[in-house]
Amino acid sequence: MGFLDEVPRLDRLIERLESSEGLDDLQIVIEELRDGYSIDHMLYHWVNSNGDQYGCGTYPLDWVNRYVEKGYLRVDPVIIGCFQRFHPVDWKRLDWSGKAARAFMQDAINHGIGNQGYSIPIRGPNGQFAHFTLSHNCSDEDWQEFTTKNRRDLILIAHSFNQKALDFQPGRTPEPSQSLSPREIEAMTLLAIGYSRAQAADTLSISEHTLRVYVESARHKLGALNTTHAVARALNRGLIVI
Amino acid sequence: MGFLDEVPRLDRLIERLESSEGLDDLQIVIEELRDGYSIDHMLYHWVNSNGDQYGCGTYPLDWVNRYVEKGYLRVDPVIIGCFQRFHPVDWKRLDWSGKAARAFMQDAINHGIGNQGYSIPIRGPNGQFAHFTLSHNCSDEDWQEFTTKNRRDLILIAHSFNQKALDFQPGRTPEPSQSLSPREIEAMTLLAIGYSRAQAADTLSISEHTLRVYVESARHKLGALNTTHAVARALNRGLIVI
DNA sequence: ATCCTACTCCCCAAAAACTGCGAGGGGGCG
DNA sequence: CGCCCCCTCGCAGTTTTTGGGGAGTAGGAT
Repeated sequence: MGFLDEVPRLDRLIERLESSEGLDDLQIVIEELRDGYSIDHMLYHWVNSNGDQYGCGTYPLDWVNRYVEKGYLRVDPVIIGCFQRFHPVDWKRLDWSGKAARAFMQDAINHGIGNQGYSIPIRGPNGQFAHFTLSHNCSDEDWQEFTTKNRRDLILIAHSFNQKALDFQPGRTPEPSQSLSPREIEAMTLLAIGYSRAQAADTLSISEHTLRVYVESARHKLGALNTTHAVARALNRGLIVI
Repeated sequence: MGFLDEVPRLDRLIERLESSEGLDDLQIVIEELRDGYSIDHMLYHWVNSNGDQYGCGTYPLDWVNRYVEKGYLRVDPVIIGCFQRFHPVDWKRLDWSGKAARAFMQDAINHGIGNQGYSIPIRGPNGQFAHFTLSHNCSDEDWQEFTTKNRRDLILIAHSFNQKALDFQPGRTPEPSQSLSPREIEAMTLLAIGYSRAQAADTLSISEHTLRVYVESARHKLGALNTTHAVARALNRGLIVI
């Protein structure tokens, strides 16, 4: 039975997923999911804000190692594309125009990754990001049919999988950082959108000295080395939004 | 037939949702969804980065107006809670301890919002955020049963609804920006993690002058007013990750 | 083959940010 | 009531960043 005919029962898959009891178990689950859909590969890949990664899936081990060693995280169009997208995306719709991207794809195919792929971005607070990816070797038409048919189920599986993975790795959700006071938030937000200290102070109708106090205070709370760093951290932690 | 017995067919709901053809249509769809589940209220609520809001749902109009006027966005535990959470959440698990939060809840109930609620956070790139919320008036046990039974379907509906809402409001998704060169990315990343220009230049083993060229170049590409702004934009657009 | 982009280096003066200090009023919470 | 946090304002000297300029090499794209 080919991967186009196979339509596993969603509730059974989800039940199996939700009954998993640890990270090792998730590895088994994802292999079962892969087999259930009769495709080549399935992957859950978490990317931490600082570039740390956690993954589990059916990609060949040497490819995973190569990926990490080569720093492909910064090249991989799947990561880049998913990161700035809302919705699941077929790999064909990603940007493969760069030289590095094409070299990466060739390298991936050489390591047994399929020519087709479908990736579902998953997000959490503070820019936390993961993606759930399927890969296979087949024609464009077949892949189109497969993804169209299974899209909904896959979205649900992706989110359930992410939930489970998070449950088992509580450390990945950073402790909520010290929050900023309303004035500090306003000050940092204005700086983040390009205002100089003088402009920001003017906008808030306070003296520049006062504004500086806020920025300093925020900087200390955030453990930042300078204003730019503080703004970056505040953005990263979702304390301010621009 | 009560809301506990009613289990609408998911595929029909999604089909109806995906066949919608505009924002007005979505309003009708969400009313149909609400009726389909036989609950009091259903709401899709988008919160823009700058505090702008877009919503559609079955909340009473005077409550919606009051919500906007009173600036409840900054008080609403549903917003605050969903914003820092990964997964769907029952309103009972939110933090209602603050004085403002309790006053808000009382006000909401007075305006016909149910005592029970379930909210699904939805996220996009750049901290974009929405939530899909159900509300009803019933006992804790009944609500527990309802949410447990329909959780999966609701997650899928929430994401599909968000996708549709985005399709109809293309302005909400910012156009992808010009990408940065590798050196520019390195430079901006180092600045974003707190390095001074001198330190960053040293780290990259280039002169500070050269580093400045990168930063300037990145700033121009990003249309940023200064370095801090450029770093903020680069982070926001996912061009750099810290 | 040619053009364009990325990468590297240099100068200089003005503007802005950083560091660290001190000080008082208001509000919430135990 | 006292404590702590938030908001507001001030001074001053040092360091850093920020505006533009120009100029050469190398490699990829058309």
